[in-house]
Amino acid sequence: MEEVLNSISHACELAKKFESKLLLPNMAFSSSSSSITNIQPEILVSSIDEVVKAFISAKEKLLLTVMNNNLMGAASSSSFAPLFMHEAQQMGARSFSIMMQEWMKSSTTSYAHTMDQVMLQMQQHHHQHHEGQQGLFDVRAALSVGGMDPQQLRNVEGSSVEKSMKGFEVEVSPSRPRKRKNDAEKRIVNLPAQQLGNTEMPMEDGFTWRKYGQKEILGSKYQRSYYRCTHQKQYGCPAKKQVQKIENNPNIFEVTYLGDHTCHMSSTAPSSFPQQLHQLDNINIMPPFNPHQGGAPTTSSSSSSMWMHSVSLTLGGSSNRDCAGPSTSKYGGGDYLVADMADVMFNSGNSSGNSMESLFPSNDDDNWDPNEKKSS
DNA sequence: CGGATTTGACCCCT
DNA sequence: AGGGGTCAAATCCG
Repeated sequence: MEEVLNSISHACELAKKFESKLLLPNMAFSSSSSSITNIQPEILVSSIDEVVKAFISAKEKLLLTVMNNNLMGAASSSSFAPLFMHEAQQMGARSFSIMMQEWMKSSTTSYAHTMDQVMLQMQQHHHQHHEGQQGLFDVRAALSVGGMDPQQLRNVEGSSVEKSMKGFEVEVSPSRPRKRKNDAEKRIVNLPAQQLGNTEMPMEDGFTWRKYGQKEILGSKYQRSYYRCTHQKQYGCPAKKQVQKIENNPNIFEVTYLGDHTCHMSSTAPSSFPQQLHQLDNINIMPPFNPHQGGAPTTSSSSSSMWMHSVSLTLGGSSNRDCAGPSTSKYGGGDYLVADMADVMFNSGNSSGNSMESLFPSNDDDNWDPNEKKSS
């Protein structure tokens, strides 16, 4: 963590230095005038570059630290996910893939859980925001975009990654919103079973649920379980879900979500990770670092600088909180900051086509632009 | 002891 | 009538 702080303050120092040179007459930028218009643009550019790089590096170290401290191992620790999603959104699929690789290389413990969290949230996002579209979530395509060999990936961590990947290759059923009596809209998602612990449950989705029923379903081998949001009582949150094993693949669950979570709207709602990151002036170095998991990563922060393409000073940017947060439930707390990354990673309506092509239309350049989405 | 789960009964809709 | 969804008392569990 100390290394992170040093990097941040180093970047700030550079920025200050830059500012002072801009403001002071007769300094490095121009020998004749203090007017900014007279400053040689190339010098300006390289100075800005220097500052930007310093911030990028600091941010990268910060994220790596969070990622390693906060996510590894602990099945309930999903508080990194929103931050990760935010970054993924800014990076684009290619950089996302590269980042995953860098992280896998640098990490000695299991990364499967991260994959699960991120992928799951993306899949959910797809359902929330692209209702009715059919799509296939192809993790392998996304990862191999950045040069990672999918076969290799499968073998690295053994079956858990493989399992979760298989789960995400399941086709997303096009949901047909049927108006029910309470007008709740249905979203159906196929999820793989949990890798750790209870495999009779689908993997966590970051929400906390309370089971309120279970039923035999006619013509189905498996029972259906009924869950409602844990905070239904406290905050009147109407979200529900139904979970049922799929007939021909008991490792996959069909999860039907009904109603949206409203518990995060309450001012007294359970809060968690990203709220501190709304604005720069709120930065108060991070909440949930896990002191039990060692210090900052000792890894190749310089070699991985390729994956941080953006310096976004508006960290966070959303105050979304879900019905997660501190909870006694066995579901981990977690935030759900959706990313438009899913847009890139879903190719609509074509389950057999080459998803690489739709991910990255063959351009010679890298095709990333951190601001592209925001400005459109 | 309080919150979560289990499970048979009950309700509602088709 | 019967299937699916929910209730709520009993039970479990940390």
